Amino acid sequence: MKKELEKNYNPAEIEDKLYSQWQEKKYFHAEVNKDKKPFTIVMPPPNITGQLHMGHALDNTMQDILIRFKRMQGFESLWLPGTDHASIATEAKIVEAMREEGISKEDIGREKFLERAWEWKKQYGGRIVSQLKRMGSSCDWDRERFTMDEGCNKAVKEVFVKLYDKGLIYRGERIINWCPKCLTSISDAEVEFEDQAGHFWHLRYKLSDGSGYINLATTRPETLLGDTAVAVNPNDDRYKDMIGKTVILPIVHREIPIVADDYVDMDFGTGVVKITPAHDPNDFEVGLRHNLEIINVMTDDAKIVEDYPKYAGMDRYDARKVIVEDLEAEGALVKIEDYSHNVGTCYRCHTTVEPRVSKQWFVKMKPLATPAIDAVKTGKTKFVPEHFDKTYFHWLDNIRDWCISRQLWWGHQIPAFYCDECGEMMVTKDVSAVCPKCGKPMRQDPDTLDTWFSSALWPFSTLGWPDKTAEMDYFYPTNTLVTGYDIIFFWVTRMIFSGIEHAGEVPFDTVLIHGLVRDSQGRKMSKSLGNGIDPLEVIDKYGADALRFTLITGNAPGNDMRFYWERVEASRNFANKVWNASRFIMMNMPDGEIMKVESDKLTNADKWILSKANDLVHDVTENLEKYEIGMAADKIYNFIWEEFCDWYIEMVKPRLYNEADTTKNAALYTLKTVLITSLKLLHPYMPFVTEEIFTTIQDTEESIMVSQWPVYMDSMSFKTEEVGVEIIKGAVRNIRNLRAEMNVAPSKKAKVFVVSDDENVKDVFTEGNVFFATLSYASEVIVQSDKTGIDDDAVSTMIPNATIYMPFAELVDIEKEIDRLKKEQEKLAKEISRVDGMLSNPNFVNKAPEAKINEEKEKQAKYKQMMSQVSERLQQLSK
RNA sequence: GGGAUCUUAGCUCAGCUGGGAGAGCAUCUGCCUUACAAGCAGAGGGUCACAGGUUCGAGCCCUGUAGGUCCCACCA
Repeated sequence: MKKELEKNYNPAEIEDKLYSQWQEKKYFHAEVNKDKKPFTIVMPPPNITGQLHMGHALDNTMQDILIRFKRMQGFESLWLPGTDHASIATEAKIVEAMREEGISKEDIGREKFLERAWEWKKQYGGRIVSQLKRMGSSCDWDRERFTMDEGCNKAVKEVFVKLYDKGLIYRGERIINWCPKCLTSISDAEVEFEDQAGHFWHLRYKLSDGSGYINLATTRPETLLGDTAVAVNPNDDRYKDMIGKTVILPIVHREIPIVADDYVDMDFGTGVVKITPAHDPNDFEVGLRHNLEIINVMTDDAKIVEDYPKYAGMDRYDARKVIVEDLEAEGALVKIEDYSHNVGTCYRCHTTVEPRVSKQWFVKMKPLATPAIDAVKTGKTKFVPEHFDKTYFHWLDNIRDWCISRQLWWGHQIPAFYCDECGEMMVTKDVSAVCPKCGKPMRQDPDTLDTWFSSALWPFSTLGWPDKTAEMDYFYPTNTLVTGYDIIFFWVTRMIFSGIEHAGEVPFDTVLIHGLVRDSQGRKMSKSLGNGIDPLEVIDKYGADALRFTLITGNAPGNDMRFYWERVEASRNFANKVWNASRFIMMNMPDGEIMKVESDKLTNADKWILSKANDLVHDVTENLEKYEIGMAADKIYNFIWEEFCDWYIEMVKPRLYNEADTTKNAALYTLKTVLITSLKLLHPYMPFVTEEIFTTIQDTEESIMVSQWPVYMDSMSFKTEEVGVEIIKGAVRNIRNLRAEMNVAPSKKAKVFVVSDDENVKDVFTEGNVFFATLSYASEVIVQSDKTGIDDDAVSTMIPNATIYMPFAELVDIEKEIDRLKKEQEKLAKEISRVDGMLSNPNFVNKAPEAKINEEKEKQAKYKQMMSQVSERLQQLSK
């Protein structure tokens, strides 16, 4: 009993079913297999707090396409999935949930808090994973990892201790970025700058010796509480005499020195800068150079400290207002200007970051950055598109030490221990430590590591490192990393230097960068704008295949794209087209097997489509290997829809409907062969619909996803037949054009005469007679060498080396016919003069490649020949 | 301030190493032709931002200009 397909493709009915079948059969699972070459992708682990958004959808579609392609090509393909603990984001969520219950972190303590966090992870961490599955992602879920699981923790400790021992991790009191809302330090990369409208407060500080005053301007008057100097440029003549003197700090009435420092720009403002080492990175540097006192004036939630009773407990912005008032009262305020400036904000909560001096752990970056730069310079790792390497170089060239400690509980706790007794410190992989000096139990550093510290190890920690595992040996280095340009700094750079440093090799050979999915107006999709489109909604409405196809077509690597429902609809239509073409073929299939057909039994049309499919295999494979995913998709789309459906299937219908046709089996064989090839090429893009058709048409359980990727074969290349069929296609197009122009209904058939004295052309039309007749709505096709039997008032059209006539006596308007031919004549004349010009240009003939010259010569001959046909016809008509 | 990138049909975008401008959507005209109206057949529509240059030949390479987007940067 033949299986059948329903009239319309209904993704919802089959997607879940197919996905669970794939999983049951372990198709996604990869093992160390010395008989095969490995191909490995590690998934950028989504946050456990996350919900699937368009960015994930795009990212995962690209990875799945590559993995499915390579798997079919016979590679042992591992796509290793996992999730990220996302310390700040997760901790914030849990704290928020607790606040609703009326409790704080401190109320329950670290241990209980972590219990809650793990509980939370258990409950919600799987959500994003099940969403990824709906995309059709063929990840090896047996190897799913979590950045805070035991293995990752082991890797983190190993790396920390190793870098500490090498002196590449150190602890120190530095100025760092502090988020007063998240209550933790954050790294430079985690600060987002935004332009904010503010003010410039011009202040007047009196010189202590009463000899005058000095004017300066600031955007942050409240930090004045912590000023420990005023700085001028050493070459500034205006202030030369004041260097070394002191001024009285208004409000605080502290005496602070005037120092000279190159950092000060003479041309900016008054050329005088107030120096607050504790709350400004530049001032901190100046402070170091001049040995200035560091006075912290703010608490960790950015309120003024108790040392200043009048302002104590005030938020930094409230304090600003009051301080400005007080300055004015003291006569120290000169004027206020509007001023917009760059303000650093926390990338998580967008609270203005407070630079702050505090004791933190850092990774020394220079020694790690250098080999990472070299790796890309020497091509061990390459970016696609290439220009992203500039971004990468620029970042690493200017890298500063990486602040890795976070004042959070959810994360990898820093493996450093302190002795409260004698102050001894120790860094160890052990879970506890005893003071080597005084034998007392040591206290572990309460801080945790930056989330990116563990993500940086992802490509090898997930393969079992630091243990020497077979996986590590086989799958590492991985092949392609797919990610958005927005996390090159956070993640890609750090994986590269970590891979080199710890695993001894770059973690991947290619970094494939994609852009953002924006809304239809080009805006970033965001929660606050409410313009985000839920991929799951798209899947529900149109199917995962349609979503996937939409996301990877019409877009070049690294570029942003806009999301349009219309495009999803178009993709869904394409899936339906494939579905229906398959349905058509199945309807016509015999109950028994289709016999393989040798090439001498194939018609020109068969050879034409087989040859085209063969070329497609070559092109698509090449495109995919060059990461031109969208380009390959376009080619598949065009081939299936235009060449296969609109041309070949239509060509073949008369053969299928005629039981007496001796080439019917050849047609069926070709239909099926080309369909299967197309399905395979399309499978990485549209896994579900291709699988459903593939297994149905073959009546098999064997999945297309483990079938063999098609290979280009010389024996399937039929260039002569291709040319022949293209000639007929040209004739068909001309005839359809004519008929449309003349408003002839398709139901009105006409005789078609092909007149040519070229034997090849005549053979082509004779061989293709049957399908040519159908496609050109001919009642009969007569191929002959002269005009015998053709009325003068027939309509005509020219193709190279042949003129085609259709007797439409009652419809023909001779005048119009002449006009049309004259237009054709003009067109040809233009072409001829273009080609003549080219070929008579000695520079062209001398310098252009021979192939190009021959090409033009052929065109010239063709046009001239057609020109003579047109002229001849015109002569006949004007008689 | 530095850098990247974009400017191509009404809209959104492709266009790989330079060799006669493409797609989808939209518009217009015919078609329910027994796989598909989620379809078929046709049509219209572009000084490829602008100005130079290299070249036999430039949407593509070089220089500059204008506009947009993004990233980086310690000017208080």
